[in-house]
Amino acid sequence: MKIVFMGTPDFAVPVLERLIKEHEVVCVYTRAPKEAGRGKQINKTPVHLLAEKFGIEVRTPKTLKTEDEQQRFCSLKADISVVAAYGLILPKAVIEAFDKGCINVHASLLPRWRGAAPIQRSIEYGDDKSGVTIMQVVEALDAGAMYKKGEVKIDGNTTGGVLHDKLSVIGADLISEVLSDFDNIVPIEQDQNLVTYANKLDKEETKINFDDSAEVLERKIRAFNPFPAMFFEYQGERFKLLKATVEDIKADAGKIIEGQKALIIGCRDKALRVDKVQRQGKKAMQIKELLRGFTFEKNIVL
RNA sequence: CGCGGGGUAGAGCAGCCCGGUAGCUCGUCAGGCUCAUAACCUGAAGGUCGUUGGUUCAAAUCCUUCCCCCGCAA
Repeated sequence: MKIVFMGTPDFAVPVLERLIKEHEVVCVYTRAPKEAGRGKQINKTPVHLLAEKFGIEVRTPKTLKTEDEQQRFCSLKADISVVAAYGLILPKAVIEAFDKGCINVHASLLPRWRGAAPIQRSIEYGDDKSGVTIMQVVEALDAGAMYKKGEVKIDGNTTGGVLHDKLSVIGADLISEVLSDFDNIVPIEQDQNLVTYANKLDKEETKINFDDSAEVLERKIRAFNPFPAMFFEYQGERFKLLKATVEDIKADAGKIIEGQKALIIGCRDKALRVDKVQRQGKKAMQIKELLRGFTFEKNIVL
């Protein structure tokens, strides 16, 4: 099939790779390169780099709302457009530009977790499974009828990063399966009663509040590992918390119960034993490594 | 030129401001103690202090070149 692909981050890369291998990708839309990172370098998106590598035309319009852009899009005359974490709202003219419409790869088991950060939210809220849904793009956010889903279990070791990578691969498999049998799959409408929304990640929520319960904090730490990562401050220095375990110990919220042989901090109910941290300016490391040369003062309240 | 931290023994850190024998914790190795142990005791090995050049009687420490890692912000 002739496909127009629209995507931006790493998540979309395996999907695009698969499409390139199995179909004819005539054009790739992605977010425009922008200043980012140290030194504010101009960086192209992961999808942009992949497309260039294969010599595919890349377009990076700031918006698709203008008639000009919509004209350009339609004139590609593809069979279908595939969207994976593109980051721009698609107007009706774009959605309906091609015969087979527009389909999306979404990193959740819809209708649960429509929206921007489904991967992290599913872990944060203690879901026991996550997955990928291939569905039609409609004007309402992530609300289209569903072609196919793939599930994956979430357990105590599932971090946001791990789940992201798994779902990304599953997404590539699913899109491949759906496209190869496209005309025979009948999409199913989403059950409105089961809809939830995954709010965008906000840096504000990554500052650890030890008044929360230890279980909730552990899940957030796991969900936000490696990005954007939960953190606390100790003596003016920032420590990202990448892995922690709930300990059945009662102590004042935020109080350092042990800071030499291990790092254990009280929460609202139980306590958290820190397993992996990243001190600002340093690489991530097991807490034991850090504690060989660094000590947290006992009884200080964070 | 967005702001900032760091590169010292296998690991994690201190020392750097206020130049003058390279240090701590852990690990490793050897030996000892113990019914036993991630415990304890004794001893040992292990470092061109990221790289270049300079200042100095003397540089991990001050100035300089470059390389690498990371935090913030975006």
